[in-house]
Amino acid sequence: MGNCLSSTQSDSEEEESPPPATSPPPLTAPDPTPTSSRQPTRGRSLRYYTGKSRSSDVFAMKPLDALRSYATVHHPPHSLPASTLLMSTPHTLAIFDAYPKAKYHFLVLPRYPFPPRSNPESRSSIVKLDHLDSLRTLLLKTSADVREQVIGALADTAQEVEEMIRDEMIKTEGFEWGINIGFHAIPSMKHVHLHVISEDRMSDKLKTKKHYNSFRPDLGFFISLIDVQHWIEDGDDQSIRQHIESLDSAEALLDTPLMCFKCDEPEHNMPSLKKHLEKEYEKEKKTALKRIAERGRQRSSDEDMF
DNA sequence: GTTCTAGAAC
DNA sequence: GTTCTAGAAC
Repeated sequence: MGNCLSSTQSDSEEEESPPPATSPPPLTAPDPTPTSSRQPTRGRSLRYYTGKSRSSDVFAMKPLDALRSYATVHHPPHSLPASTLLMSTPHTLAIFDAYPKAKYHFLVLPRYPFPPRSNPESRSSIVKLDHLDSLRTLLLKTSADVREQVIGALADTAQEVEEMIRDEMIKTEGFEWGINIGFHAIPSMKHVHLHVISEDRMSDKLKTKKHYNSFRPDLGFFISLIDVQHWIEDGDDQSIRQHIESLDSAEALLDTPLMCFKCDEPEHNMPSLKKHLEKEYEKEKKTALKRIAERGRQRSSDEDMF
């Protein structure tokens, strides 16, 4: 499975070299994890190319297996195109969602082996591959220590991705808006993955009620990372099992009638919902830019006072 | 996960 | 008549 990925790798590729001194710094603040192999991304948009998807045309594979293929490559920056890979760490990958449901939409997944063989501290994976199938298997089949390590690694990378998105929002739009981080209750692709998605939900790829409802942060199908962290922090195996079992009934939530998750206004169909979301976004942008302008003035007068 | 398309909704 | 959705096929 992973072979088809490495076989596409060019023989002429060299080991990663640091960017030249004249090269601009990475997109975000200094990398907190020195082993991170995040690529220099300055000048590279976090937005998506218009047109066809990137990952599926590069690798001939079944879409449902794509994440696992990515998760098992030995050297992500060499094996995955920059249009697929946002960043990698020894424990995780962050990739562009091939069918983004918002202006910014990334997936964070644990690599396998976890930690990778290249880590001298640990020569073999502390978690079995099939225990990384889904959030369910991760929480139910691994020890408290292992699930905390995997969720913790996902959370660290998600936070980094969130910061990269925020930087890009400021750079391109002049303001920041909401970002949601969470799992789907019933995922359709194998290999546990965390969604990091901006709250605008403005995308050509957002087409159906199920698409929309699956990312509603208030519905119950989208399970926030914070909730899962609480489950594993204060829960014993029994209570975690109950949380996981409650996910089984989440499928019906996808049929919930369309309504704006920001203002609760019902919408008749997807085209009207999408227009409404655009209005919400424009309204938020206007308010935010106005507040930033005011705060700027206010802040300088505050500084005079103190 | 997506694409395609029949038939429901308007 | 056109727009839109939902389910089959992949």
